[in-house]
Amino acid sequence: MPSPCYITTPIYYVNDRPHIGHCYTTLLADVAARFERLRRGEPPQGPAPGVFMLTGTDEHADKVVTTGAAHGCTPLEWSDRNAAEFQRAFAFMNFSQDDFIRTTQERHKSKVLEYVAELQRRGDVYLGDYSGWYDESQDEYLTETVAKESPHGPFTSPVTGRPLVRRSEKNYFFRLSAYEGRLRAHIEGHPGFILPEARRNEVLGRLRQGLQDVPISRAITDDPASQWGIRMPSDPGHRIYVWIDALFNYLSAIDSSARGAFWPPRVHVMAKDILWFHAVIWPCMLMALGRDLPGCVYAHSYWVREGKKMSKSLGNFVTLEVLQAYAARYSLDALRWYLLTQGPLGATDADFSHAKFVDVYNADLANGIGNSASRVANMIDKYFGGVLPECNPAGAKARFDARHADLAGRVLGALDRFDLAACAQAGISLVSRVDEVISEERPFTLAKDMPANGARVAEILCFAAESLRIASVLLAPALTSRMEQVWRSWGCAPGRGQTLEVLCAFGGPAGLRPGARLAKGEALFMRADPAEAPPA
RNA sequence: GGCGAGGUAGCUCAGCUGGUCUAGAGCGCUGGAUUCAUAACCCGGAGGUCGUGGGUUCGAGUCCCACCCUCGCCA
Repeated sequence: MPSPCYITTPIYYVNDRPHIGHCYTTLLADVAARFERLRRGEPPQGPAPGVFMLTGTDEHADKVVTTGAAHGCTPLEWSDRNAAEFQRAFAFMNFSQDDFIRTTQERHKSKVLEYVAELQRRGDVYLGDYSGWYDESQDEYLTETVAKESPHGPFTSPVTGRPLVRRSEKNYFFRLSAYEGRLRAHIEGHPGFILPEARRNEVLGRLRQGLQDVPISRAITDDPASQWGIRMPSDPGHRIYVWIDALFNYLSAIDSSARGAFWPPRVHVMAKDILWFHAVIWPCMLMALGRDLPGCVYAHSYWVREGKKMSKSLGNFVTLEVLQAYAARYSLDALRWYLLTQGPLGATDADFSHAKFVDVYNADLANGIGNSASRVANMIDKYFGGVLPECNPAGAKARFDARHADLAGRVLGALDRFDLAACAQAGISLVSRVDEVISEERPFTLAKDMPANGARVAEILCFAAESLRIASVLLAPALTSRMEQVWRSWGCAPGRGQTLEVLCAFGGPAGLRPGARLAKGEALFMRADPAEAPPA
């Protein structure tokens, strides 16, 4: 039995409006979680005893206070409202998270106090002086690089162009530097710890320059915004820096007797901008706490839109509303498919382009699984009254094995590398094989003389139907609702306890049986017109 | 400025330690075949001096050097 599998997304900044970035990252975690449930023979939607998927919101930023106030809300009211937006967006995307954690929840705050106190007890926290470039117009410190490369000239505010000031303050620091050697050894000894490889190289490169201790608190002032957050244990004049607070969500959410066995995470999924926190600071904090490290920190790249970087100034974000418009026209499954298979899973950015969306939709879904399921069901209906005929099982299986021996093993191998696009592609390659065999063997021609050819036609169609059943299993983590539609029409929904290996065994325990009724059902994905304008 | 990744068919990309690469896939384009199917599917074809210039080698997208260009990371 595989060990418990814990998969996380970042917790999202609650002031943001949900957009393609949040949805993509969470989709990756969702698809991985669904494959992991399949691997264990657990229900795909969760909750499942062996798989736990977590997402949530990060709510202790100063700007939550100011933006909330601007809307006449307390910070908590504002957070409630926006966290609900994320939950609605994720429900719309049909994500299967087992929990949604918010950093303002008591269960989180109390745990964070324990963790920080533990770091202090172990001697990894001390009071020191922080100094950096401060943007008075924005009330925030900037990093050296950001300060130097401001569009308005070196050491000016990137927003207002006003000169930055050098400022210092007392902060509590975490002894990050003490863990540099152990961290480097861990990264070097575990090639899969930071993925993709390009990202791993970046971290190793930066690590060569050495690690400095990091502040984990901010001073509290008269400004109400500075009072928002979790107080430093034993020092009410400080609050825990929001980044540190946020990272602890991965632990606080499952640090209980009921959930504790899920630690450590199988994978933390995120976009590349927050890799450093997850690949360096977080593991070192875990080492300091004596906790096991996550198996993998996976940092995907960015979506761009129609070849252009998405930015506030261009106002060209792929918003939730855009995603909903695509789902309304092409189906949510189609949207999930496009994001999953064409997204920036690797180290390079990916383009959200309407033309490409339609291409991929037609190629994989309408002309692929949709058409293939339709032609196979139609022939079984026409030649066998909609009932799967008896046939020589070895003959049917031979056509399958020609390309797809050990399919489940290969898919699980791809899953272990977090190559989710390859996992999804496995189902499509089965569909191609079905189309190829039908064209080569021409059951529709043979069927003109059923007395002579009936046995062969039966064999071909048994091969085709059983292959498509297996394809439907492999495609289900992405195409959640349409594959369930196939299962209803064909009466072949995976049963509890049937693992991916069993489900992918041709003619195995989960296989279609002679006599099974295979209804034609509704078309899965209607062909799309490439000339049609993008949805609003 | 420091470190790193990459430049391969119209597009998106595979090509790990040099020789089945006289260079591949998918999409697009094109010819054919076919009619079970959602004008779908199947087969074939055209398209690349593998960023540029040198070099190492019996042999180089694949190694070395220089140059050009793009991109990423710098708490």
